[in-house]
Amino acid sequence: MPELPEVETTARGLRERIVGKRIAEVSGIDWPRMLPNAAPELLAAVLPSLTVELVDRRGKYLILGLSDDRWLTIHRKMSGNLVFDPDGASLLAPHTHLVIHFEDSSELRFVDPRKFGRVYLFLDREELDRFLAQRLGPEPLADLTVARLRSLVEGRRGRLKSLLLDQRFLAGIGNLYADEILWDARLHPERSAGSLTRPELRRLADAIVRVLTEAIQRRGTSFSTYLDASGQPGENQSSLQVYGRAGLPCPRCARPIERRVIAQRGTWLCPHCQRLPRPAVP
DNA sequence: TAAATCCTGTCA
DNA sequence: TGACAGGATTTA
Repeated sequence: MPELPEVETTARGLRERIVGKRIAEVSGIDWPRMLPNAAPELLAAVLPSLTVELVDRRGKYLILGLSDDRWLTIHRKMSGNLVFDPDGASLLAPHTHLVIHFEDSSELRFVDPRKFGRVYLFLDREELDRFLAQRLGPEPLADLTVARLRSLVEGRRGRLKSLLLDQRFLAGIGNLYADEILWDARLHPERSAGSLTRPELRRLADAIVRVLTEAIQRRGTSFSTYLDASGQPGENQSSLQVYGRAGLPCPRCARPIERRVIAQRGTWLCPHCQRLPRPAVP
């Protein structure tokens, strides 16, 4: 569920709340599959007494940098939320699978109904970097120029929608923002990536940066379940142009938005604004 | 390139 | 009751 803007919003919220805090203990681990690279006992043994030194984001991964070069990395997948409780006094939400207790009795809780979310422990920075480098392409909000985008697209086959969803192409874009970006760029999701002209690449680069930046400014999209670190929903849902809006008028041309399945994902588009070019006749 | 898989909740 | 969900990996 959370994509780059939601993870970024959470990282910012957590940064101001937990940096400098010392971990007292961890509890509530009731779903060991959540921890693909560390046994629950290892987490419980390693984390206490460590201090949170930084909170960061890479793609859709949230990164907690701890003292002693320990790293905790969380991917929320479809339904995970990280909730900070300033005094650890509120009731545990249903589907809480991990609680990190700080020494001042505040808590960071991982709540994830669908249990797709994953928490990784890395024992040094190199291990973390190797893990991320294996899975993620560049950050879309770090100097995405047309030239850069063209070199990324070069040699990639496949359709724009699946390319945008590929985390090794660009890190952090998911189904909702892929549709918003393609609408903004006036590009059809089934357009083959290699066929983009220079002006089209320009539009795509601009759309990627604009859509993600504005979504961050609105603190993310709460389409159904996303909440930020303080339990607040985002505000971007009222700014969606196509996602989830089948039958409603396209904000650009007023013709109805369509829903289709493309790349095995629900896909919303304006078939008028986002036309496929006519195939060349040989 | 597509389908199956991991899960639970919600909505039509 | 069944379809669907903001993800990503594994398998065919």
